[in-house]
Amino acid sequence: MIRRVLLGFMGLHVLHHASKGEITGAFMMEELKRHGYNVSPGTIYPLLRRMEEMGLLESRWDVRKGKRVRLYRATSKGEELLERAKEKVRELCSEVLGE
Amino acid sequence: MIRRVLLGFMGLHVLHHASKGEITGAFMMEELKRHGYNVSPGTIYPLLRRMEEMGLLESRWDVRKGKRVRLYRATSKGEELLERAKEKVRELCSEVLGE
DNA sequence: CGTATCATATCGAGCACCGATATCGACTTC
DNA sequence: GAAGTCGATATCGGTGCTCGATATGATACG
Repeated sequence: MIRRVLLGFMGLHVLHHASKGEITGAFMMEELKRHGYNVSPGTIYPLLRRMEEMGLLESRWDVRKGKRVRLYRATSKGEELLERAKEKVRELCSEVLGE
Repeated sequence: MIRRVLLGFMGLHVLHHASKGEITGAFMMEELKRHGYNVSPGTIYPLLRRMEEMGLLESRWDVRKGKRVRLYRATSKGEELLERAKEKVRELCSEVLGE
């Protein structure tokens, strides 16, 4: 039940970080674990690729600490979506939290 | 993408309203439409029953405006979950919105 | 080389969502 | 009181997402 909330937020979380700098799949898994959730690789990697296909992210290969990593960054389309989504989140939050 | 956020919130939204008074499936569909989303009956009704099975909601039959309706109300377990979920939402929101 | 390591990718199973359709009960009309 | 209408609720097959285990692939090290 609570988990579904997180899964819903996941894409926004990705966009948020990807709009501030380049991110990797492993980083996002770490980041989500910080919030107390285990998101499996089978969830995060397909998500990133879907988001790239949607034109929300763009990626390039790099090597870091001897490992080949794919770095994702938000596209302008992704940032626009993030803004619209934030608006929606504020609305939903104020409904459930505020009042 | 944005839709998934709403779907994640849906359960909380239900709990929120169901903790303030009795709700029906039709009411929740209306309520979600207010936020600009169409959630189909095939989504909301199974959700309500799952939540009842989980012990988050309890229901009774009634008749309103000549129609037989099932009225749901949050259980104490449901309200506890709502509180914990709100905490989580605040955390996720401040991460994505604030900063 | 050969191997260890770790990020990324894939796979089968299970479950949630969709929207179209069915069911079901209460009111209305005759 | 039987038939018809209306709207809320329930169900169903198809599709897509998530899981976690496993595979792939590139790099560094000995």
